[in-house]
Amino acid sequence: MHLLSRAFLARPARLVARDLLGCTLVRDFNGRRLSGRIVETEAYLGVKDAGAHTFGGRRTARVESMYMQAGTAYVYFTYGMHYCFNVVCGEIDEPVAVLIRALEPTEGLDVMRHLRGEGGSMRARRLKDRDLCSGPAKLCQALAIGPPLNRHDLLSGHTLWLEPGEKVADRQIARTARIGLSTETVWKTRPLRFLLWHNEHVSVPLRPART
DNA sequence: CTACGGATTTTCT
DNA sequence: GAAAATCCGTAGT
Repeated sequence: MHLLSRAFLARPARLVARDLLGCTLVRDFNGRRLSGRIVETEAYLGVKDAGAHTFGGRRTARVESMYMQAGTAYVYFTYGMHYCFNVVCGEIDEPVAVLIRALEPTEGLDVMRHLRGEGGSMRARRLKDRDLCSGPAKLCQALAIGPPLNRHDLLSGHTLWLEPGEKVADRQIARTARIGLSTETVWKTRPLRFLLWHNEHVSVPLRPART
């Protein structure tokens, strides 16, 4: 097992968000290895960022993990039913993080299908590979990421961790505004979302320019 | 394929 | 009491 380094993550969120593309997120789930290649991220720039939970230096119990050291997991609950997963970066007490928005699933797809609800009693869902991890809450469901993993150290090498991947060239990366923000400031439109061109596992596909 | 509305409950004001 | 870094099913083109 080769882990990412603390120094890699203890950098500005925008750089980490870009460089996490191509890396692998791995979950040990009851001895099964579930993993995926990171294909979409978003940077959240802390105190100054009106789109971030820590805007204005907000420091509540929920966001406490964002103030911890780089490599800490920040898992939060939203919309009454979903969890999202972030990699804390920057320095201690600097509440910046990268939201992992989509994975290209590579190992344990059968387990992911089960965790995503295929074959449940409600109805026979037939999930395509691209439906498993193509969104921040979907990948949390697929990798069984929930409250117990909030504040987990992603460099500990057990339960949930990050591994380096093949380098991704700049020309393979697209940038857009972040998804789902409600703020009506300049922070809503800044290009802090990073994703791979031509990848079918992203949460919101890139659209051809419209007239 | 796109567009829209409902689900559901923690968190913070 | 209102909002929320979302998802899913349904309806329409």
